[in-house]
Amino acid sequence: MYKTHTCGELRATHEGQSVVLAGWVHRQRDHGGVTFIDLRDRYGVIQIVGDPAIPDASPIQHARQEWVLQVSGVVHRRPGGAENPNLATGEIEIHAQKVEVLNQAKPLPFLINKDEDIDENVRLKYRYLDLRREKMQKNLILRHKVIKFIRDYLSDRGFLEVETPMLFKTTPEGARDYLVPSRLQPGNFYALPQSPQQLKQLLMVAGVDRYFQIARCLRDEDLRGDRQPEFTQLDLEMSFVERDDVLSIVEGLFTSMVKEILPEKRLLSSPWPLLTHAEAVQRYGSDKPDLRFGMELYNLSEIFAKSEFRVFQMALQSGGVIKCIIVPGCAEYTRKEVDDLTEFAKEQGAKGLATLALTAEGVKGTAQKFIKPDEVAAIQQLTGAKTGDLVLFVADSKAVAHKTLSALRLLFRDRLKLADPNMLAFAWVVDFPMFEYNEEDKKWDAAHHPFTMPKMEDLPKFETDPASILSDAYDMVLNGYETASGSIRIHRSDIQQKVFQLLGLKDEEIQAKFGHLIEAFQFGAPPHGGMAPGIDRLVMLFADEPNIREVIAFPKNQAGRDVMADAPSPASEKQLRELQIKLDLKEEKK
RNA sequence: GGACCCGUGGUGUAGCGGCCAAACAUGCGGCCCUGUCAAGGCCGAGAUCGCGAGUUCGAAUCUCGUCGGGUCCGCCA
Repeated sequence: MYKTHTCGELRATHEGQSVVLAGWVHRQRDHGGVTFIDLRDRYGVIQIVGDPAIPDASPIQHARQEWVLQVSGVVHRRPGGAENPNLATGEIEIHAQKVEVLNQAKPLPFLINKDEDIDENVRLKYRYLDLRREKMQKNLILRHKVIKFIRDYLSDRGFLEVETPMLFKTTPEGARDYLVPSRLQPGNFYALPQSPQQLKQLLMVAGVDRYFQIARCLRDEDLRGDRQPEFTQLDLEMSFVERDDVLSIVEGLFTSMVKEILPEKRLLSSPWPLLTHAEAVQRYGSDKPDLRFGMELYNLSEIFAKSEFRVFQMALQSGGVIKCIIVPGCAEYTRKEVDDLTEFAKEQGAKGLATLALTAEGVKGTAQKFIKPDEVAAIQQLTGAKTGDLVLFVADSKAVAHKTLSALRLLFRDRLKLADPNMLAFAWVVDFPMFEYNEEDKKWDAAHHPFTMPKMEDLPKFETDPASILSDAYDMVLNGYETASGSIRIHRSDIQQKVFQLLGLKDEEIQAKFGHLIEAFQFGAPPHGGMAPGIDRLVMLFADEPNIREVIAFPKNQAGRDVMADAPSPASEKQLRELQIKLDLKEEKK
C-alpha cells in the first residue's frame, strides 16, 4: 500500500498520527536548512516539512516539480502564525521521517501549479499534464457529478439504463456518418451512431418503458467551439407519454441537479419559460435564445409600410421584414464603430445595416435622412428606445433579418456584459415546424427527424401547406445554446406513411432504410417520446467554460485531429488488404 | 468550400522599419539561506522572432505565399 491518506483529507484532528502520503511535488521551498514541499494529489495539497537532520527524509532536498514522492511522517499542528488559511490542510503539516522518490520528472512543457493561458496545441499534445491542472481536475469532477446525478435521479424514477451498439447501420438523412469497414463482409460498412435514435424507439417497442443511456454519439461534420465529432448525450425515451411528461422529467432533473451540485448558480425561473418556436424566432431571431437579458427584436414592417426609403420598400415588396434591436447607451458610436457593425451584419448575410442614433442633440445615423419624425416617434413608442440608444435595422428576408439581429444581440450581450454569468436561463422551445424545404434538392426534409409526430390538427395540411405543419418536437435551451432536442414519435403507421410520402421516399427505399423499424412498429408500438440533452455542452455552461474541449478529457482539435496520439493516421497495407480496401486518393493540390 | 484573427527562449508576454545578434516574468542549472507557502537573494544557460520569397541602404516589425492553430459562416435529420 502506497498511502494511508490522501493529500487533501488530513486536518488538525489527525494531529500526532503517523501517515503515509503519495503524490506529486506541487511546489518546493528550500530554505537551506528546512525544506517545504507542497504535495499534491487529486484531493488536495498538503505541506511536507523536511528536516536535514533526518537522513531518511533527505531526498526531499533534491525533489523537483512534478516528481512523484512517497512521504512517511507525522501530522503536526503548524507553529503559531504559520497556518495557511488558503489551504484546506493549512492548519497542519507533515514532518517527514522518510521520503521515497517513486519517480522523477523532466522539466515540463508548461506549469501545472499556475493557472495561465497556454497555447492550446501544447495543452492538447500533453493533455495528461494539462489534466493535472486544478481547473481541468475541477471540470473532470464536475462532469462526473453531473453524470452521477443523472444516473441516480433517473434510476430512482424507474428508468433503465440500456447500452446500444456502436457498430450499427448508416442513417440516410442527417449528419455525415463515420463508416467502419467490415472484414467479415468485405465491401460492407457499419456506421457509428449519430445517436441511438432508432434503437431507443425499438426499446420502447420492447417494453422497456423508461430508458436512458449516457450515450456516445458520432457525427462526421465540421467542428465548432461547441461541437466535437464525438460527444456524449443523455439519451432518454419514455412510453405512454405526452410532450409535457417528457419536459417535466427533464426539467425536474436539471432543476434538482443545479440545486445540488451548482448552488452558486441561479435559475432564471422555475418553472422554466416555455416559448413556441415561432415566438422565439420573432422575439429573439433565434430558436435558441439567451434569455438572461432582453434586447428583443421589434417588427417595424407596419410602421414603414409607406416608407419612401428604397431599402425598406424593396425588402417589404419582396416579402421580407424590417426589424430592429435597441442597443442601450450606444448612440454616440463613432463612424468606425458603426462601420464595423455593418461589416459584421454583412458577414451574417444581411445586405447592410441601417442605424438611428438617438443622441441628446437629436436623431443621427445612416438612416436618419430616410426616416420621418413621426416614424421615429412610432419606433420609440413601440420599442421604448430612449435618448442615448442606438437603433439597428435590418430590412431583408425574415430568415436573414432574424439571423443578423440575433447575432448582433449576442455581440452586444458580450460587449455590454448584459448577461449574468451566474444565471442559468433554461427554457423550452416547442412546436417546431415539421418540414423544411430543401432549395438545393427541391424537396421537403424533416426538420427534426422523420419519426417526429406532426401536430394532429395539422394532418390535413399535408396536401395543402406542408411548410405550416407543426410537430411535437422540442428543444431545451440554455444561455443561447441548444442543449437538448427531442420529440414525441409517430407510432401509427398511417401517419408514418404520410410523412415518408411527403419526404419523397419510395416504398423500396423505406424498406431498405427503415424496414426493421417499420416492421417493429407493426407489433404493438406504444405511444412514446423522448429527448437527448448534450452532456458536453451542459457541463461547459455549468463550468463557465468558453469551449467544449475544456470539459472533454481527450478532445479533437478543430481539424478533427487528436494532437496527442496523432490520429487519424494511415492504415497499414496489411490492414487494408484484410478489409479489401484500395485507396484512391486525390492528387495533392499543386 | 469561404471570411477573419493569431504564430517572438520550455511557458506567458513586450517590442511592431534602424536604439534588438531581441526585453520582462516564470520555469531550468548552480550557489547562499531553519518557517516558507506565487518563499527570498546572487550568478548562469536558453529565442537567427513558424517557414519561404519579396520590398528596403536596413525586416521580429511591411507585402505575398506556405505551414500550424483559433473564431465564425456553410455543414451539424
